Amino acid sequence: MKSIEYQFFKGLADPTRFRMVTLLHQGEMCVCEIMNLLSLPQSSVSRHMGNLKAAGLVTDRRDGRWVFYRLAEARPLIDLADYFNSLYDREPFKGDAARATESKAERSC
Amino acid sequence: MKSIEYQFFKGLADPTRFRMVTLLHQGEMCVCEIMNLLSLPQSSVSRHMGNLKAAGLVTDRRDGRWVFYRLAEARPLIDLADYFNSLYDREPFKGDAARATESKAERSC
DNA sequence: ACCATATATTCGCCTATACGGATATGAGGA
DNA sequence: TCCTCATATCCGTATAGGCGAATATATGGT
Repeated sequence: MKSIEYQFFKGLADPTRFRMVTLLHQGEMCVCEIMNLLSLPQSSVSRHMGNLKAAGLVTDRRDGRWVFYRLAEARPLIDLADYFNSLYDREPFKGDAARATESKAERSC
Repeated sequence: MKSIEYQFFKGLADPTRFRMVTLLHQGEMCVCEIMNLLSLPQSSVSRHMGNLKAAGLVTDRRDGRWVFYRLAEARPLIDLADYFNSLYDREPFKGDAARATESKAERSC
């Protein structure tokens, strides 16, 4: 739960990456497999997998010349409500929540 | 579960919208409240709320001159694994999965 | 009808980011 | 070492999308 950030959502906010993540539910795959399966140039696959790795959505493992990607073990998103509640102890969400509580008292609308 | 698309993630893939969604966990708010709480121009708030509505993340309700936004009731994301599994009966995920199964048989890497 | 208030939409500008070809890096085999 | 294959990174280009000011729309009050 601790590790998700908004970067997590950003990772899934691209149709190609979204498709890749869905594909990886079948198990780990190397870049060349993904290339062939999705008919994409190698640079695109490598770049997107880098993004997904940075977003914490996948991990990689090198085996000889191949790099295999798989979905990250710790699947962080189980309950969005819990997740958003967990944000309230850090900024800017903490301050936002405090001001919202104040403003509710004297709301004009 | 049926209604989420990748648009859902896109809605959360912007820091300002992410902050707004977090804020709305405190209950429904009108545009002017959000403006004041987050110190954002009115056009930004309205535009982002429109995006969130299109993404299925919030619903709106007009009351006189005010429009109140709240988080969508049906919070679709409970288990990402279930979610992604549910994608396999439509394209392009269906075809991707089929080809992946084939290719696993004769994988060269 | 007119005005004030709340929200939505339009506009030009600007930054982020996706794209695919080309090149660089890294690993194994001869 | 040299070659090949797999992957990562760089580059210029194109597009998506965020921004805030200005304008348009909608609602209620006088």
